[in-house]
Amino acid sequence: MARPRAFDMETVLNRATEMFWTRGYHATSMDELLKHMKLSRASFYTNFTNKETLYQMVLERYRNTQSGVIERVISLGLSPLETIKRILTVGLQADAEGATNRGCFMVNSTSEMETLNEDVKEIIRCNQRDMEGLFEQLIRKAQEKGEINPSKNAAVLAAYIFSYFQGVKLSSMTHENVEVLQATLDVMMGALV
Amino acid sequence: MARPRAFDMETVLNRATEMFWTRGYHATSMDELLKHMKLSRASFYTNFTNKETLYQMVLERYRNTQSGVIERVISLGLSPLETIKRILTVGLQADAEGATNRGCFMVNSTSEMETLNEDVKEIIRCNQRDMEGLFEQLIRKAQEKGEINPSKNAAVLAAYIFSYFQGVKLSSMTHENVEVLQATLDVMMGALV
DNA sequence: GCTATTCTGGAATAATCGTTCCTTTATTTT
DNA sequence: AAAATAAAGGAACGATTATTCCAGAATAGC
Repeated sequence: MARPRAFDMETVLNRATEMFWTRGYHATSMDELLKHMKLSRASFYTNFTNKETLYQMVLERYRNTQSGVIERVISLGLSPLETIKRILTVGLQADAEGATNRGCFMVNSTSEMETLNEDVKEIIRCNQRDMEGLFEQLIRKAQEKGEINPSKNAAVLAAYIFSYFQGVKLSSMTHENVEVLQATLDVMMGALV
Repeated sequence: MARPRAFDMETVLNRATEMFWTRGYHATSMDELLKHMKLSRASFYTNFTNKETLYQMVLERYRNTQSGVIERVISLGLSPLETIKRILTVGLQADAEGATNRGCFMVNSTSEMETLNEDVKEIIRCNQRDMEGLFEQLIRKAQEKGEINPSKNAAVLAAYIFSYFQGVKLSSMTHENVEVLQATLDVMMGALV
């Protein structure tokens, strides 16, 4: 009936992600975006509405990818405490590979949050709630199993883990020595037991 | 001889800081900036060269303020470990007061780093080096005093503290419960001993 | 072949960007 | 009063912003 879409949606969304990830929303112009996505202006607007919608779409997609990675770690059937550590380990590796020093897309979005629309803010808040909720749940299980002292406040520990997690991801942008950063993970875990 | 400057430099720089702090560099337009600084276009350009230079000036100034606060904490003569804790405590309080949810100016700048000029990047890298250096020094002293296990790697602990520090400051942007965040500080300190 | 859809490429829009410049008024010191 | 500087306000700059629109070529199924 009609000419099919020539570009691969996944490829194009990945390229858009790279762009927003490294340069943020406001510093990314449509010209740069189109050039990097290898898309004509017309194709872009018919397929993605506008810049704002694309950003939202791409951030949500990043979040889903991360969730998938976490789900897979959980399915490994490790102990609660080991699961926490593994999540952080792969989370750190994921952002390290690929382009250098771009940090974490979600972290960068958070610091740009005030200037983004309400839908994007909701994605970010939702991510924070979910991550802390997951950590809290894992901590409770670990406490039942005796891996973590049951007298400790699970919600506080969860907030602690999440804060640290965001922090290392930010540090990875400036830090030259990656081994040191990975070593901090063990230090962090030491505070849990 | 001549008409003296009417605006107060400190006041105006504080207003500029607020602006860049909450909205970042790229999302802050000159119109908004001038309106918020309560300065005419002409006065602005004769006094501050341009937007880029002002940002640089204001970030450097923020850093100096922070350094001053730290110096004052150090001069209290607390033990090395207590000094570390106090630095983090006041650092957390400093960003909490004033406008809400704006996080930390330096942290926000870091995530926007890739799109800023080399001079600004240098300020950020310098801040990281200095902060980690300070923490490392305090840790070594604490190890000599027996407050911290001497077998632990001081550089790794320093990177750990700094990562956590950046992380909580970021968390403060999304987190509704401030008490929980402050409680994470004790958890973090637990990993040092 | 016909129709429908998507492609590329570029023109054109209106708005906004940072910056420069000019004019007028105000306030200081000599 | 004269000289010097700074203020405010606004016009104007060219560049760039996001977005819309149009023309023509390409490719699918009927």
